[in-house]
Amino acid sequence: MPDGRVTLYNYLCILYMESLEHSLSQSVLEHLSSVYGLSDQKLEFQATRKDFEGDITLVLFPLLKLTRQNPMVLGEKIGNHLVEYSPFVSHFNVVSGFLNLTISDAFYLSFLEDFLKVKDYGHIHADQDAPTLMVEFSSPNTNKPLHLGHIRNNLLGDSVSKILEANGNHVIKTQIINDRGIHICKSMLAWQRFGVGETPESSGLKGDQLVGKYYVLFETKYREQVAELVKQGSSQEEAEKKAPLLLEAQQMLREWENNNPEVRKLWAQMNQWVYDGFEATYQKLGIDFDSYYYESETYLLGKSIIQEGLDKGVFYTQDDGSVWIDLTDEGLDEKLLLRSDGTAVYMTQDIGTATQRVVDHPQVKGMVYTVGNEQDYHFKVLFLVLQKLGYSWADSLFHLSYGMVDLPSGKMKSREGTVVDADDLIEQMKNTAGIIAAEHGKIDGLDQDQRDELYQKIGLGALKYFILKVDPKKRILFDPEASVDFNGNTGPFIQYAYARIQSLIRRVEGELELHSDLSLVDKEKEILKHLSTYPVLIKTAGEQYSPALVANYLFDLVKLFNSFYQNVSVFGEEDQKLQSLRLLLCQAVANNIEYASGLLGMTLPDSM
RNA sequence: GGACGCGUAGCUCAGCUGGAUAGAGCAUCUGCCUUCUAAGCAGACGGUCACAGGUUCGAAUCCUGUCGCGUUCACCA
Repeated sequence: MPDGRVTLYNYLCILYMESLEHSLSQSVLEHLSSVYGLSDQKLEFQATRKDFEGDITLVLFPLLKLTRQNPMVLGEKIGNHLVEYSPFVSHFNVVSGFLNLTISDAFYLSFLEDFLKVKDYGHIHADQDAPTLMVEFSSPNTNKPLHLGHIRNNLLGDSVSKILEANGNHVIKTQIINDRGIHICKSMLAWQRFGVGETPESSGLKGDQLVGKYYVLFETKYREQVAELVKQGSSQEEAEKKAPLLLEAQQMLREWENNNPEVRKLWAQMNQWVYDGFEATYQKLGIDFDSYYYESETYLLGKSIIQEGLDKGVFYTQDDGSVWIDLTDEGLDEKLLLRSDGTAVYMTQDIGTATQRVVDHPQVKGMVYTVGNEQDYHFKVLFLVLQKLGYSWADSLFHLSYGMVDLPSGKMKSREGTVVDADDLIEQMKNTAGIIAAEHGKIDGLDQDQRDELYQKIGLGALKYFILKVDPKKRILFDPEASVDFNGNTGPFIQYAYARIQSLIRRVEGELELHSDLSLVDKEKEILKHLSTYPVLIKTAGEQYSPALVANYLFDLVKLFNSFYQNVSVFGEEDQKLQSLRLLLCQAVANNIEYASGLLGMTLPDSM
């Protein structure tokens, strides 16, 4: 069956597949089998190119050898058969090896009727027996605020969660918070040393920003100490190792591990500040989580699983007592799972966390990890290990790997201060939205609160769309100076189209009725064809974990709509039937923009 | 060096389970606000799909090799 084709150019194969009760395919196959004795032949349908007449095209080339016919004859035969037996094929033509079929207007109209009737058309509602998936994303460190890289991570994870839900899964959104380790101690130490008494309340800073400030301060002071030591004759390397501040931070980490109550208390306090700060950022992004895992609670997990693996003979022990897995058969290396002193490594912890999650949520059938592509290798190993341990859910693990977000100046480096802060960026997008709206004079009659709300929607819409429209695995070049465009292939472009439709619909009085005897113009057909591909879009986006597909679909839809809208007067039409049709079409487009935008986490203003 | 990913218009990106003349947005240029919101529409300009082979009726798409960019190969996380 044709499947997975979601571009504008391939919508029709889906149209026929999803909606025609006796599909063209079947009809063609009947013909082929009765005349040529072929069965189970795979048929290749595609959307008809604009330059040719027709809606959907059957590619004849693959059938030529099998039927020993020339394309012209075969095309004529199949075409005639379809016109005779399929109620939706009105006529056809054959050009070289392509059979172009024209679908009747009645089919499109009945599709429109269906589309309007169903809420979230194309989405599958998860029933009780539906599978449950966990999606992990965000997963920040607790020593500094979220930055642009986290934004990509969060938006991807959130959107993929929504796409998986639309595919009929239950989704549990979760994260693993890196709340322990030397980096946390650095912030704690700097605060203790240089800022005791300062709190988010007293400083007016968000908690994460406050803690981040001390992390940076630590680095600054530490650099100073290193420089001083070098001046006194130490080598750079030596100095970096024995700078007093670093030694103190390491000491603090040991005390943390030994459960020193004071250190633990400070740690809990500062982490809480950070969590409050993160929460505010998530809220602004419109993102939330269903569960949280903390490294401080999971980093000891996994050791018992290692023993289990040893018993099963999946792992092996070296002379020094360290535990390994041999993945050379899979084309990878040997990988350490437990240190010789018996302590856990990163991998051990991830194995533990994964199994713990299934213990906590026994219904989980699979997991998605939203983590940057620098960890591709790590996850390849992790998944193999879990599979070799024989867990039933281990075959449904997916690493949602994404490329870095680069700045024009290169990589983001926190030490060099070239990080784009998430809160700043959101604020900046909002301001830009305000400036542009003011330029267009579209803020008259709105009070301050309404303006803020509108700018928030537009600014965030621009940001989300900008990030999500790019294939996750590709790197993104982000220029904060040029900011994000609001014209063309952007979030505001989508939002604007939606707002215009809402404005149209506000003028409608009474019920609209769809008449089945109307004939459609090309633009209307184009739009309906596009809408008809939505169910397969959802399916494919789910299979590929790709919000980018949804974004591109949306953009194509809005372009089609604008072209229609600009060239047809909805209310200027005398004919009531035609007017109703056009308004209903607008309504359908608006509905679909809502569904698809929802999958990207983009909210839509009713006017802008 | 091994592994993985990427390379399509000046820029940012679609298209990739092989199909007709490779598509958008931005930028540049030409038109369109006296009927529904011009954050819009219509059009022009712009290509050796990194390069070279191979597979076949047909390759941006699949295979092999080369080049360029990136990531990764710790008893770090």
